[in-house]
Amino acid sequence: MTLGQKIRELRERNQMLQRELASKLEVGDGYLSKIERDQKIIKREHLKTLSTIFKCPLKELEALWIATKVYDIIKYEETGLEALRVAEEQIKYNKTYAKV
Amino acid sequence: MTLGQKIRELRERNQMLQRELASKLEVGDGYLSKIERDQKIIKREHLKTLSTIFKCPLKELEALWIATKVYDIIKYEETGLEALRVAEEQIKYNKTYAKV
DNA sequence: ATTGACTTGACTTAATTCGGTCAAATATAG
DNA sequence: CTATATTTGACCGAATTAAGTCAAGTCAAT
Repeated sequence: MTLGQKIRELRERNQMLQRELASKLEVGDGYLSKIERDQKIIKREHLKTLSTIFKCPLKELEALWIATKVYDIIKYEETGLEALRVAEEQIKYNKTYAKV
Repeated sequence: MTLGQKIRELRERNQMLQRELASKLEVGDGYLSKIERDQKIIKREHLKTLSTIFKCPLKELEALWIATKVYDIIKYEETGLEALRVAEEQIKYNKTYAKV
């Protein structure tokens, strides 16, 4: 599940048109279309609005938002999955020995 | 292990000064210092040079390079680890149903 | 206290990404 | 065929990041 898919799902479940949701977010509908197709990534602040409109936990949207950014980096990389594991190691290591 | 740590390790194992390695890479030594401390991220092409100089597999350096980029995104995120898992899911999904 | 190796902070310029818009093209439904 | 919804490509200015440099500062050993 990508962020775009999630947004589309939420919108459709609420029988809302792209035009309607776009106007609530104060963006053009062409832009929203791209967001739902993960061709563009939404501004982070918009997540709050989405969370309110659809009564969806903000944390969940944020995790998807970050994941999309990460995915954009590794999607064309052969060593993508390995890199993910290394990054995970790094974050775990740094949690343990966090420099205050 | 971060990319910076790796580079330092390789350099020291070869008893090379920052100044020497920097000149091989054709950058200033102040810059190399930052790279070894992961304050800056090296240009991707430099990895080839490093791989040649130190006889170190390019793939390994590349995985570290990508991991550092990913880590930069998630390091301050509460949901960082969860986001990694979501991204992993996305890449796996997309490998399976890859649109040619 | 001088040297040599390294670190740091402030700065710069060029390139890239962000956050969109708009009009034309394409489904889809009636 | 017409209307409505969505998608796409080209484009845009603003903001951010990349890729460094340089000089001053630190730190250890002599």
